[in-house]
Amino acid sequence: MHRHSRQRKVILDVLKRTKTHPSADWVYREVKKEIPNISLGTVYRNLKLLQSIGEVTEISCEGNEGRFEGNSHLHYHITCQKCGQIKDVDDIILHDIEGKVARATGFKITNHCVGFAGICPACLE
Amino acid sequence: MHRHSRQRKVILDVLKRTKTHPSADWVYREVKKEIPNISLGTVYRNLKLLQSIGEVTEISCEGNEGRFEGNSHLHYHITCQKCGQIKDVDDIILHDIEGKVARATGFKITNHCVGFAGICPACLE
DNA sequence: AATAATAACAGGAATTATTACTATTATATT
DNA sequence: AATATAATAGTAATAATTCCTGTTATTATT
Ligand SMILES: [Mn+2]
Ligand SMILES: [Mn+2]
Ligand SMILES: [Zn+2]
Ligand SMILES: [Zn+2]
Repeated sequence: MHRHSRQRKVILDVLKRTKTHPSADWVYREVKKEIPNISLGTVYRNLKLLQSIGEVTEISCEGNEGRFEGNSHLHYHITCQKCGQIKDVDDIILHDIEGKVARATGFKITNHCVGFAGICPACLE
Repeated sequence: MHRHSRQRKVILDVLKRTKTHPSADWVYREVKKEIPNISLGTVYRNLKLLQSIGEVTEISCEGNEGRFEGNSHLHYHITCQKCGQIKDVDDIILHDIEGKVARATGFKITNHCVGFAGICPACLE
């Protein structure tokens, strides 16, 4: 069973309170302010565990591997190829696409992801 | 300007003739059968160059980073979480989604990707 | 409250994928 | 043929992630 550790709690808190989509290392440095001797392995271990219980999501589109967020509701992402920021795209959800692809491929589909790449308004100036 | 090298040609040939979505290392081992002393760095360098001229695409959804294909027409992918195979999903293309997201976000969008994960028919047995 | 079992930890080593470096070779141009 | 330099092989370096091991902290049980 899962025990509660201070490390796990702070890692999740850090993720819940940021609106960005940080890397494991950013989380590590952030948690370090509160728990100076936390180890990077602990961050990775907990990010994985928190994912397995649905508290944390890892983004997986458009070269954004290794970016995490404490937000498990389905949504997509867009990345600025100039400044690197990753923003949520909340406006659009493709509700029916998994069923469509299931019928077309014969796969049992468990999830899907959609990612966009481009230039953000600020970088367009 | 680009010169023609045997290495580059064979790397592209290998990618064009496979229907899988191989890793750089698989390409390396495959090319090695024809050019035994090719170096892995050459494979990476050429994969990147071939991408830049649109001859090669790197997949970027659902944890499939680092998989390549010699096929640049827009299509999506589905990965079997059990056996790891990556298949093309040719049936569906979201033509209008980039415009929709551009309007919603203010980004200038250059491309998008869609990935599915699930269990393939064979692994469902 | 004390004891016992073990999940979780810190710190460091190991692994893997990718990129960078450098002296040499091959290609295109004159 | 001579020249300029893109591209290469081979190796070293970097970065992200996982693994390992001895120690600590949490929970359940007494
Ligand atoms: Mn998000
Ligand atoms: Mn494909
Ligand atoms: Zn930007
Ligand atoms: Zn399968």
